[in-house]
Amino acid sequence: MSSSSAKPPMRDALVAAAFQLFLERGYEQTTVDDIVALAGVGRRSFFRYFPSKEDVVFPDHERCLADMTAFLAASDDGHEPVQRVCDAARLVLRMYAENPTFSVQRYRLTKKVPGLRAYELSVVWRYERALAEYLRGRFAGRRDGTLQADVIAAAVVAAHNNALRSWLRTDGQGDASDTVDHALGYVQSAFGAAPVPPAVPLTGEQPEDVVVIVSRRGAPLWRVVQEIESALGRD
Amino acid sequence: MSSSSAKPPMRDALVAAAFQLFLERGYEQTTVDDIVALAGVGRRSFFRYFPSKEDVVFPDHERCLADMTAFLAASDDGHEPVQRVCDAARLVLRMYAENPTFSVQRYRLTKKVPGLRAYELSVVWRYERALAEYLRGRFAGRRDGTLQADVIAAAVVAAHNNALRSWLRTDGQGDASDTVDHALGYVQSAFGAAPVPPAVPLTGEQPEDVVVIVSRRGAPLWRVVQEIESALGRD
DNA sequence: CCGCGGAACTGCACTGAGTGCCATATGCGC
DNA sequence: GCGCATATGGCACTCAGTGCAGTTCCGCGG
Repeated sequence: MSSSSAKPPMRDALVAAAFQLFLERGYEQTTVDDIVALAGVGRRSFFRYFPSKEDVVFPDHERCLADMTAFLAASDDGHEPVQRVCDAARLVLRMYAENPTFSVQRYRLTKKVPGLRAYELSVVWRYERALAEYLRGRFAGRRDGTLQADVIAAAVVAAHNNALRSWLRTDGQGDASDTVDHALGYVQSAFGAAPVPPAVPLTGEQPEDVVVIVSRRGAPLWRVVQEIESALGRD
Repeated sequence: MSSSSAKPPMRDALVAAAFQLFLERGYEQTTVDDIVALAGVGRRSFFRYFPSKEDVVFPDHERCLADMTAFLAASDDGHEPVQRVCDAARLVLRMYAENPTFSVQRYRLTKKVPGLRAYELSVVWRYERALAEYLRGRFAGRRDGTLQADVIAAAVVAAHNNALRSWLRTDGQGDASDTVDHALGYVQSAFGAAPVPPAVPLTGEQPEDVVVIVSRRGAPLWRVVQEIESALGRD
C-alpha cells in the first residue's frame, strides 16, 4: 500500500478520453495527440503514465498482476497447488467483473484490433508465467515438474479465458463466477488433486476390467475424479 | 505449392543481413536502414517482404502455420482428435529442427528482447487457435466442447513449447522429437487419447445419496468424467 | 512575504518504424 | 521497336516513443 495507493486524476482522465475516442472513431484512427488534446494535457504526460499507447487500454493489469504475485507468494504448503492457481486466476476475473461495462468495451476493442490482441497476449502471458512459476516451486521434487507446471498453468489460463470471453460476449450479464468456476472445475478434474475428506472407493469382487466407485451425490466433480484416478491406480 | 514455392533470393539475403547485425550489435540497436544497407537493397523492399521489423526474425512461421492448417483440414473422423493436434504440433517442432543453429540463435534473441517475445506470443497464439478451431469442430456435439478444445489446445502448445525450449537450451543437441514426444504424452495421458468403447453408468437401488458408476479400467479420464456427469444428472 | 527546492507538467526537437505514391528497371510476348 | 506486368528504388509523410530543457505549482523554512 505504499507505492500506488494515491490515484492521480490525470491518469483516469487520460483513460476516459482515450476510450471515448477509441469507441467513436476506432483505436488506430486515434492518435496520442488526439487523446491528450481531448484530455487537455501535454503529450509528454501521456507517456509518463503509460509506457505505450496500448497500455492505456489495460490500465489496471499491472496492479492485478502484482496482486496475483502477492497472493501466490502468500501461499503455504497447506494450499493444494492446482486449487491455488485456480483461485489466483479468479483474482483476474474479479478485476474484470468490477467494471463490467468497461470490460465489455475493451473486449470489443481487442477483438477488432490485431495490435491490441497481440498486446493482450503479452499481458496474459505474464499471468501465465506467474502461475507457472508458482507451480514449478510447488512441484520442485516431482518428475517432469516444470512440464506439469507449464501445462497446468496454460490450461488454467485457457479455461479462465474461455469462461471470461463467453461472459464478455453476453455483455457482462449473469454471474461471471459461475462460468469460471465451471471452466476451472474441468481443469481440476483433468489434473485434479485435492486435500479432501475422501469419498470411498470400493473395489469389490468384480470382473477384472471394471471398477466400482461409490461417491456422494452432490460431491464436487473433481473430488469424484480424484477417487476414480486412485481407484484406477493412476498416478 | 502454388503460392510461395519460388524463393526470392532477396528475402534470404535480408534475413541473413538482419541476423548478422542482430547477433553482433543487438536487435534494438539495429535499424532497418542498417539491414538494407548491408543487404544492398532499398529500404522499401524490406517492408515488401516483411510487414514489420519483427517478422524478419520469424521468416518461416507463416508457411508453417499454413502447413499446420492444411494438415488439420486433411483430417477425417478416423483420427483421434487429441492425437491429431499433437501430431500437428510436431510439425512446428520439425520446422525448428530443420535449422538447429538458426533456431538456437533466434531463441537467444527472443529470450533477451521483450519486443520479440511479445511478437513470438502472437505467432504461437495463431498456432494455438488453429489447434483449438480444429478441436472445436471435432468436439462439436460434446458438452463443454469449446472449453475442452481451448484447454487441450493450450495444454498441447504449452507442452510442446516446454520441450522445445529445453531442447533449444541444449544448443540443439540431442533428439528434439524424444523430448516433445514425452511432453505430449503427458498431455495425452491427462486428456485421454484413445477411442474407447463407452462406459456404462449403472444406477441401481442404492441409498439415495450415492451413485454407482462402472467404467472400463484404462478408459480415458475424460470419458469417465462424462459418464459421471451424466450419471449425476448434471447439465 | 519571500525565496527555495522538488515534483509534476509542458514544449520541442529528434529517432525510427511503417506507408503511399511515383519513378525506374527488368523481363517477356508480340 | 512497343506494350505490359512485375520487381525494385527513392522520397516524403505520419505517428509512436524519447531526451532534454523550461515552466508552473506547492509546501516549507526563513
